[in-house]
Amino acid sequence: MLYLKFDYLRSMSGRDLLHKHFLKYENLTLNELKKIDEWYQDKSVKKGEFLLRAGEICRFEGFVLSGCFKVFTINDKGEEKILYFAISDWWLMDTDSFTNQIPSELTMQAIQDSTLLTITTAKKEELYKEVPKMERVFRLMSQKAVAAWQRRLIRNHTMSAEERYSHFIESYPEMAANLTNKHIASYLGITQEFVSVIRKRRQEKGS
Amino acid sequence: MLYLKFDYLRSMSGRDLLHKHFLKYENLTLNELKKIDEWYQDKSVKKGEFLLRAGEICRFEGFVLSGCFKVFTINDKGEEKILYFAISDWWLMDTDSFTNQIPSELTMQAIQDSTLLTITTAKKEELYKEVPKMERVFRLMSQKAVAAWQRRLIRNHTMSAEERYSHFIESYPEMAANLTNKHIASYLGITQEFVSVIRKRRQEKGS
DNA sequence: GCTATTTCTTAAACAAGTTCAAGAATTTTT
DNA sequence: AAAAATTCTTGAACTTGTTTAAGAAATAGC
Repeated sequence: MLYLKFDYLRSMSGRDLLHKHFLKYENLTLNELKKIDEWYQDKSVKKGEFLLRAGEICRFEGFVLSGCFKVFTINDKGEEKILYFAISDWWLMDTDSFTNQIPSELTMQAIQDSTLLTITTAKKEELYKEVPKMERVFRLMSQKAVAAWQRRLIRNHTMSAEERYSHFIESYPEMAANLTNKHIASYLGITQEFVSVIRKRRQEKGS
Repeated sequence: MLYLKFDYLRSMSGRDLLHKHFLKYENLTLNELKKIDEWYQDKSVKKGEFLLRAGEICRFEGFVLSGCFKVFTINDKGEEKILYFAISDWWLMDTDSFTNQIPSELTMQAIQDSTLLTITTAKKEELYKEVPKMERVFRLMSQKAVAAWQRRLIRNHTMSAEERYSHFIESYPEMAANLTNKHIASYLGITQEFVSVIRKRRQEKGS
């Protein structure tokens, strides 16, 4: 009984997070939010589990509630290049693969025990039909994402590795806190060894 | 009279290009397309003219019909970093500044005499209201753009400057044909001098 | 059509970041 | 709690791309 109540509460707070997220973009009625809830499904995954592997077709879109995922590409040598990390309140999706049902170039893996809400391609289409406002919500979300990717590219072209490292851990402290240097290196597009050098330099400066 | 007819034809083909562009994303009726046309305005600019300067609020969205634009940031030393080029059938927009009416970080300048269709922020909102399908059109467009920016970032992290140069001129030959080395260098995030070195290397290989 | 300006090329010295290697520290597995 | 695996650090040699400079080629302005 206690377990049930606890589980219920935890589940609710996940939905609340999703509602709050959507309400940033558009005024949705309680009724619409309730309808939206029905399309999303709870899921929990263990550290190390894959949500999607390159080559598969992405049949879901995920909204992270807790934990952390890495989204990356793998080259011929088996090396990972991390595109982004997804923690609470972030989306996990390969838009291209999900929207057009084509094989994904991306791999998604939990790097901590995690929980998320998911929706399938088919249900997402139904959602747009049932709650047309969601077209607008996701349009605004995507447009914001475009701007963010553009800024990241500019940072890559204008900042040194050390500046990018500092920018990352200052902009996303809670994300950085749980990541290994190897992960951060891969995300920044530099080597693990050079991250070590950067960290040492920063320590010397700081003291 | 001849002039008028010619101008009329040129104008029509611009609208046709816009229609074709939208129809890639959603089935729009002739009626809807006709309505859409009314919101867009023709504009032509001379080489060197600015459509937007960093710090200004972006009050328009542009669809390029002919010519070429560069979209870039300027750092404290006055150096340009080109984010992208826009030729025929490409969009010119600072989504963040346009959607949220905040000062832009980007500058947009014609690098050839160009023509385009433009729409203001207010009219764009009316357009969404009058033709709700356009929410979907721009959602799909933005999602596609996100995937493209992600791929560009990955290329920057995985390819050498020479590979990126080759990829660019092979992927966008008509764009590259009219660009200076300086422009391409800025777009790729390398120096003009190194582009010269790359070109020489490629010539030697090729012969 | 000539001048001024910008762009392009080349080379040498330099800086930023990589690679390779090996030992220390941490985390994971059993 | 020990063993195994992964991650982190450090340093030396190396590669990729930058900076500076100066002359050649191409463009733009008048």
